[in-house]
Amino acid sequence: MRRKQAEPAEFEGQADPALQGPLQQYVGYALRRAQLAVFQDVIATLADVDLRPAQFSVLILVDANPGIVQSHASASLGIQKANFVPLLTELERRGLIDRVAVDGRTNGLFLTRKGRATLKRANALHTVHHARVDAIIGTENREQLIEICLKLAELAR
Amino acid sequence: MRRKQAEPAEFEGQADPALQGPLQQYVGYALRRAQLAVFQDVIATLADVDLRPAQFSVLILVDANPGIVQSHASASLGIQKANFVPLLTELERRGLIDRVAVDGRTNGLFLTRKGRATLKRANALHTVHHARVDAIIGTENREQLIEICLKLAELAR
DNA sequence: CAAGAATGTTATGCTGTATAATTCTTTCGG
DNA sequence: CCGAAAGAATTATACAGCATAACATTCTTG
Repeated sequence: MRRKQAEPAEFEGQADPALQGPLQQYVGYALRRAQLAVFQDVIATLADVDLRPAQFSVLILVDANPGIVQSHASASLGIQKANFVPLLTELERRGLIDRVAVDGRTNGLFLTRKGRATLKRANALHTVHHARVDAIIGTENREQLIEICLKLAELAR
Repeated sequence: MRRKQAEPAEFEGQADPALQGPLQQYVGYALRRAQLAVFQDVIATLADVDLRPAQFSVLILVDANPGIVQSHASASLGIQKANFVPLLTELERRGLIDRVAVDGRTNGLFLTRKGRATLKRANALHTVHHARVDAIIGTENREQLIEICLKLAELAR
């Protein structure tokens, strides 16, 4: 006797079931798909400077806040301090940032000359991505998206 | 001689540097923070039914598309088919879904009675989360957010 | 000065995700 | 009909992201 069988659900020529069904109404699902797509594009865009999004964000933050302390920086970025250590170690190894002792237990973070140059290149590349995003959703929608996302981030506290 | 030192950057009473600086303008960063916050809330909300977001999404998809084939389901959810296997195995082990052979190499997916009951409970719980989101950003913004996210997801293709 | 808090670090595990290779089955062209 | 190719599910594996606990050192404060 054969195993129990079933007629397969057919979707030939139809739209993607997940983009049709109830999942489309879920904020979390939409955010996840969008975030993955955007990150993928950013990663590809920044490949030339060999920067992952997290690394890029550190450079941006340190550039805007020279001397920021490790614990402040990691908290501000929503990264556990424990996970922040190898991140910084790698950036320091590549000569992009400096950890400068403020006192015996505290490090201030600074971009090196090379770090600033790399960030400049990264920002130039990022402009391409930015333009791609704007081409898809429009400048107005992008600004509104960010505003809504900032509000949603409040959920985490 | 002491180690090189630096004055620490001060932020007493000031707003979070990452929420002030250039990072705030980046779509990817905003999406990531929002997605993490929303997922965290969903995870906490669905803890009572012991469903992770990915598991929840599978139940929703299968419920809306009974008999959907594994490969279609995984592709539709943006999950690698290899990673989809243990996900389904766990849901099957818990008696929430059935893998029914369509032919020797293909499985159709169905919710069990228990699976439908669990999904019903999960959806009820999710309503609470949904209300929390709406309370923060408003219904109109939620709908617009989803629309924008769907467009952004196109970046991944 | 002693107790406690702060900072950075190490170690560790879990989850999610990506890729390659394998097995088994079905389809299809000659 | 039969062998080759393609399809579906699975296994194995590796890596990045994220969380927690424990720890060493240093600073602060009563």
